[in-house]
Amino acid sequence: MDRELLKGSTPLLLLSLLCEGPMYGYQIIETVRQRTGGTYTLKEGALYPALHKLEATEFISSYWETQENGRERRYYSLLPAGQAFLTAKKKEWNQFVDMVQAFVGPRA
Amino acid sequence: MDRELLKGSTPLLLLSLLCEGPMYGYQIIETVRQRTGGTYTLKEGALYPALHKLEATEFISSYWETQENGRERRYYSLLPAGQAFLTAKKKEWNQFVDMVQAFVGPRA
DNA sequence: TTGACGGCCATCGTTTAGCGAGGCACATTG
DNA sequence: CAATGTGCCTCGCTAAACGATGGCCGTCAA
Repeated sequence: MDRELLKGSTPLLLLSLLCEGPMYGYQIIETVRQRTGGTYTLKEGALYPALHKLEATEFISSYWETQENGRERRYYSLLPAGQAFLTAKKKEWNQFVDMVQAFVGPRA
Repeated sequence: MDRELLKGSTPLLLLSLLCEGPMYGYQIIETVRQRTGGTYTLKEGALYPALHKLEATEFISSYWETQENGRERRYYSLLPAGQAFLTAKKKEWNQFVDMVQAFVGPRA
């Protein structure tokens, strides 16, 4: 998968995932990897900065949770503003796809 | 339209357009602007470098053509290698869309 | 005749996302 | 004890698109 194509889709992906419930970083990476059958492996260097940025803009929030074995995990959850932003992003995504499709032509 | 989303889609767009026949830079910009109803204005700073790169990799070729009024235009046309590349790019594009769609959910 | 406008090419510096590599810490397993 | 896996993170680099800018030339109105 071309890296350049992915650019800009990360926030949409993250917001969409968190819409299903709170998740922590490592879990997000694994989930994406598994759901795409290994096609797409979200990189840590892309994930964490994106997550922090989303948190800084108040679209998501985070909290630490201690597991039974004593280890910590940082969970992220969607905030109402993030929910709204996701809706807008989805719309934008659909427009974008339609736009490109108009030039590329319908799917084979 | 979010600029980040566009990243990486430019070569696909250009190749798709040139697949319909030779075009020159300014014409490409106008065509995109008109077909998208003004939603997307391809910028010169994105177009020309992209075109030159595509030419450097032998996916397209260019030739100057003189108009009746004596002015010159640089036309770009798709080469066989570019045709093949376009096919591959289209496939990749479809995979990408499917991937994102899988997380975002089906279209409203 | 001069000046504004539009067609047409192009480059340059900046921004920004993602990448790859690296680092740190702790748990489990062999 | 060592290796592997879980889990967080940052940093320097690459590369695409942006915005600004510049130049050239034709046309048409003032």
